[in-house]
Amino acid sequence: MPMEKTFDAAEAEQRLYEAWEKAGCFTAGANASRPETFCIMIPPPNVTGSLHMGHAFNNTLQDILVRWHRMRGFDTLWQPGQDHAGIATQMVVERQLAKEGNPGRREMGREKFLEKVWDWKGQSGGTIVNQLKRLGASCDWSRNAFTMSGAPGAPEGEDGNFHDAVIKVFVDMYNNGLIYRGKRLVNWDPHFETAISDLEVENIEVPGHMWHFKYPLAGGETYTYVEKDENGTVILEEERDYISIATTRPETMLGDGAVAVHPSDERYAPIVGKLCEIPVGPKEHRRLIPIITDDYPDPAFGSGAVKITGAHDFNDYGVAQRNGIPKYRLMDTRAHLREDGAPYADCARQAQAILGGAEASEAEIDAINLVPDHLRGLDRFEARKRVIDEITAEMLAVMTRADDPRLGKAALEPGAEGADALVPLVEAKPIMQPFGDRSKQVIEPMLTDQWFVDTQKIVGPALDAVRKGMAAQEAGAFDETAGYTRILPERDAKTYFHWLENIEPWCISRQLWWGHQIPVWYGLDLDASHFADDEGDNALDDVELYRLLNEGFVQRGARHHCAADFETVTAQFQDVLAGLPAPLHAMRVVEVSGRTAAEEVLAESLADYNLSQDPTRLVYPIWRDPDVLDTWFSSGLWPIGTLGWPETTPELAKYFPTDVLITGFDIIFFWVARMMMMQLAVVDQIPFHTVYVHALVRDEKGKKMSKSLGNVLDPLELIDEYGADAVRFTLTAMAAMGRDLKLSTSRIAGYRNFGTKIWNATRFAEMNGVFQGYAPTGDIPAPGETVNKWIVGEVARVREAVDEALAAYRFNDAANALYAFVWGKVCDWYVEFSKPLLMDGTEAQKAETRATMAWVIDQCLILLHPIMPYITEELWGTTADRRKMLVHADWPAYGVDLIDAGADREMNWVIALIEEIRSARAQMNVPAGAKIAMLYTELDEAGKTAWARNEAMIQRMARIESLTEAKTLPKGCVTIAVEGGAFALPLEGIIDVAEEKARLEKTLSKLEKDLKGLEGRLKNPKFVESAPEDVVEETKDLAAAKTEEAAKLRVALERLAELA
RNA sequence: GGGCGGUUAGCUCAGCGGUAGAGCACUACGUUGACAUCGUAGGGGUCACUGGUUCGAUCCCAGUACCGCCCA
Repeated sequence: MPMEKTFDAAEAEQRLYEAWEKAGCFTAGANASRPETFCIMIPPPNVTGSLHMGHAFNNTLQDILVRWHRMRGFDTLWQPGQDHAGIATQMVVERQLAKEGNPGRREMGREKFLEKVWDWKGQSGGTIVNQLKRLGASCDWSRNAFTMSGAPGAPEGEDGNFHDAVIKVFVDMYNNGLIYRGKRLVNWDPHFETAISDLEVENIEVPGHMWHFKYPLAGGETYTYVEKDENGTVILEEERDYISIATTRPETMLGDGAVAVHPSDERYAPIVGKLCEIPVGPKEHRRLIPIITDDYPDPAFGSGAVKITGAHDFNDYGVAQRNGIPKYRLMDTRAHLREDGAPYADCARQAQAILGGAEASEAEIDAINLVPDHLRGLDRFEARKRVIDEITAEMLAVMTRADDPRLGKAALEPGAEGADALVPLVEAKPIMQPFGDRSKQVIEPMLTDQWFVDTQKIVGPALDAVRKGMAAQEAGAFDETAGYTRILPERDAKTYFHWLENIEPWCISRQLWWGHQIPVWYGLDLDASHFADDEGDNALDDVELYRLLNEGFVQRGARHHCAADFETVTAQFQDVLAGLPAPLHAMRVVEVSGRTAAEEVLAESLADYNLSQDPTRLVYPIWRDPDVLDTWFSSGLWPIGTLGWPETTPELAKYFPTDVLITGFDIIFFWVARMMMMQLAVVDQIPFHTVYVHALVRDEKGKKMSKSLGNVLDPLELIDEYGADAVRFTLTAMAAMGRDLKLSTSRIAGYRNFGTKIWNATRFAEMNGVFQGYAPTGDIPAPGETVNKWIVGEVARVREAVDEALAAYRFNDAANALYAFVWGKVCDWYVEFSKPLLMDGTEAQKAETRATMAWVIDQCLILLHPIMPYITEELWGTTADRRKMLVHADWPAYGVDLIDAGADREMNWVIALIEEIRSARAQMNVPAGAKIAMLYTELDEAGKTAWARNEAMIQRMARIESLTEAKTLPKGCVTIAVEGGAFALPLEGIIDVAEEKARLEKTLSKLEKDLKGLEGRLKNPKFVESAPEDVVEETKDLAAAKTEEAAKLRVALERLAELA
């Protein structure tokens, strides 16, 4: 039964993938035949996610490397898995609960909610896996990992020890002083009420406003404000009793701690060190703040003076830190203005006292609520309006003419009616605003207590490893086993260095429920060092107990201990308790839900003791930190965690450190750098020796694909339409290192056609008996026919090119080399050349050609398989009974020694001759079907041999009837000049003399132009002296060949002239 | 404002010291016993600009212009 005309991808893909999986083709170590291992860790997609173009690209490249190594016999593991995507997953589940009319997360409670999340994970966690399978990804799915596996509450089937690994690392790092708790500014998402990472913040330029306000100097003081232009000429001089401030966020004025100017700014020199008044809030409690100097303010921007709100702006935070300015928090977790704490009057007084030099702890400052009573509880944007209105009403806004262009759309036409009226200066200008990428809310920088990794302490080895790796790479001496890491392309190593050299502490706590809960427990502070029992008997009476409770436990903060489980942490608390006076030294540690509960339980316990005097009933309540760890903290452990660490599994021993990480440039900071730091900190080894960083897949116009733009290409739809192979080949062919790829469907269609091409070449072979009784031996054919010798050499050439390209991660070079070979060499020439042999040859010729063609097609399938796995596997199965599937076929190792130089030269001559004849015919409008005679006036020995051996092919492909020698050419000939030969097509009657003349002249003029350049070089003695010898030789040969060809054309032109 | 990158055929992009390439698109011809998801032939480029290094520059260096991306 003849083959179909095209490959039915939709029908075959699933069948083939199932066959691979069923045969265990992808399991770790499958097809291994040598000791070397090759391991790639998949960048874990979100468990909530679905396949987008970036995944398709990323995983195609990984699959190519994996399949290539597996076929070469490496002990190969492609480790798949997903991460739990804390915020995204929690959001999806909450939305779903709301949609189904269920109670919300908080009503439901943590445990119940997490059950729902696990349920949901069970239902849809497999989506991305199935999508990766459709792409053809040859991961070892039996090892599929998940960053939450083994967490408390994980259902059956979600075991595994990733959770243990994460917790162990936290505890170890904590014990080594690498993790600490602190109050720092973080990105706060008011919708999800959690800290989020920089990665989850999108800075978007939006139309915004900049308000200009006057901060009056304390006590009505005045100074002379002088403004000069760049030449030093005074352009403004006036007495002022205020300093002018510009802000895009007026509501944060309430928390200002200072006004800063640049030390070099002469305009404000007279008032530096003085106090000014924040122009908002009740008049009687206006807060005064100092005017300070700092390098941060840009004298050229706005007024040059910057208000400093340390608790709500990242730059201000730095200024406040440097200058000891208190950082007053204004908002609650929903970004509403605070309602807690003492009345405003008290708080303002406290703040003023601090300004006057009063000591205050971080916690005490945080307790101060500087929101005026009437603004408390307002949403931040509502509060902004109110603040603006109040300041404006008080005439403390900076004013300008109503036609000031800075007002933007609100400005009147210049000179229009009312243009000279004064209005508040509110500049309309684009501002960069941070948005939560999930919540789409404006992110609020917020001063909160969080857990941090002290990255400064672990960054060194991560920097060193890549510095060494890049140095080796540059020196061309890269060694995969040397324990260093290179980043390709080099540019991305710069990004890595830049980020790590300026690294900030890493905030790893998230105020979420879905994630690894931080293994830290808190207890009320029992430090009794300041406490003296009245009798000095080291035992407490009731009065002392009460005092200790009231003054100590409750007033003071909490203490915490870190351990992997409650038992261990209990022991740690008990060690501390043991130092307390009796009866407290033997309190039983119990777990409660939080601090409030702890205070209650402790009070109850003491009250109970009061009555019972039974010390065994005394309990000491502790509560666990409710926060979870940043998802990146767990995915930072991906390389060791997926291999079973902290257990010493055989996989860990075998595959770690892994080999290559393939990932997008957008997560170099967030993931690559962190994996480097974490692996080095935890197991003191690099996680991989090579990081290949690829760019973004954009739409065909170069726009980033986004749902809101509607320009998203869905890889699954593309696979449906064109087949996975076409999508994969397209992505591969466009994967030039470090460049974005702009994807268009016409390109994919083009590569789908490529698949059809190889399909039909195979179909031709099959129809001509090439595979009849074909029993592949793996032996390289040693044919006698020139054309067969030639194609064997071409196969060897492309094999080297492909291996070289893949070894250098030049995926596009590999794809393009294969495309050019399969289509341009095999289909365009070899198949055509083979026709006379297969159809009219001797039995020996037929047999030899069949054997060669079978081998050639096998090689095409093998070499193409890593890029186009499906169609190649299908053809492999169609054409013969094989010992192994193609996915496990042996990758060839033959080299260019298979090239027969003579055959190569001869076939290139034949091809050139055919092309010349075809070109001449087409230009002379000879009907394509017409068979014509050909003459030659000269033909060297090589040419004669070549003609003799390939006559049938040339005649067939160039539609030539005969070849005869001619001493003189008849009138009306078309001339064809090739190396060592001058041919002519006698076309009297058909030929247009003028056209032939034009054709020859055009060719000749191009030749002459080339010759001029070549000869110019050769005549230059410095060229001959300084250029490499082979370049000079090459130039000479080329010049000679061109001279010869030009001579032939001139003869032809003379002949034409006689004719005319 | 700082950093990184780009500017090569109509489009999308390779190349990178020594004859300017590919795919797609375009034009003409073609049912040649694998393929019209095809074949054959063809048109199309002062390799952004200005200097420099070199025997030789699209390629290396410096500057200019424009366009991206990241970070402020």
